Amino acid sequence: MPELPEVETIKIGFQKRIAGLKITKIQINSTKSFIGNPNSVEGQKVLKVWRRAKILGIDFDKTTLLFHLKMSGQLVWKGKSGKGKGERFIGGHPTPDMVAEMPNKHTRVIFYFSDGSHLYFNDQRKFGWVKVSEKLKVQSEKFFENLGPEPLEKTFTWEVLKQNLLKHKSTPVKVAIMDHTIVSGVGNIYANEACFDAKIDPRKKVGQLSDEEFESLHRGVINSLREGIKFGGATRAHFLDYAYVYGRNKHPCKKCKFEIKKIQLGGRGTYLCPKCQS
DNA sequence: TGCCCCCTGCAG
DNA sequence: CTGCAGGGGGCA
Repeated sequence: MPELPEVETIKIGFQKRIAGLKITKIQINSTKSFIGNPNSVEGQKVLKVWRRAKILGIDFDKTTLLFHLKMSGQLVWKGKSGKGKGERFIGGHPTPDMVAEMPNKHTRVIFYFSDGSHLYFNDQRKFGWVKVSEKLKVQSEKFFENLGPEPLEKTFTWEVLKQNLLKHKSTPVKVAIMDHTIVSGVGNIYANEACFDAKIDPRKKVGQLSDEEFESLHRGVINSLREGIKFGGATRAHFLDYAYVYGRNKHPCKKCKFEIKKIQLGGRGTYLCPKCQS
């Protein structure tokens, strides 16, 4: 997925494009991808678009649509008439789908809007989902339980990060940063980038960090997420031009020219500059 | 804390 | 063919 910056980019894009529009019909191509009753959303007007961690929410009068894009989910909105006429707004995974016709074989759900625009939920691997929830019960959805602080909000201070991290002293720093009970919304790309920004070896155990390192890690998380949002999310084709370490195995470090190394950590591909992050 | 799994497709 | 992919739930 689409991590926090990608979902945030979608949220911002949707706020101005679909707010106020009415959903006339929902077409479900893959039942696995859609949870709940589409009838309770059809005919309803979009009131608000929001994000929590990596989940996107679209509020209606009494119901909310929740989206989790997981690994390969993608949202494509195509304007037809009215605002954003003929425009195409894409957020999510950068597959060849982005330039493909809509719908295509990965289109799992289609939302039709009252102005003739369409929203396509594409998901190659079918890990993602759309869920209809009662607006009043959204907060008690299980995936919102135990979520750590939103990294771009004021509640996320370095002291809070330190406190949460220290519950997992023997965990490698990068693995801990991806733990949503510690800080929410940081996935594999930005965890790698955050460690690089903080000049911390991703393998270093949380219990070994100094206060100075907790602070730089805190800054690193925020910096890398902000950069991602500024960039419009990692959805953009030239993402590798932006990343310092992610996906750059054997490439020269952008800061010191040393060769970027790829290792496995917590089962995930992990990239580091052995020189900058030692 | 560390696997395995969900699923599909692509690179090597 | 094998391994890997930006997520994360469930299981020991």
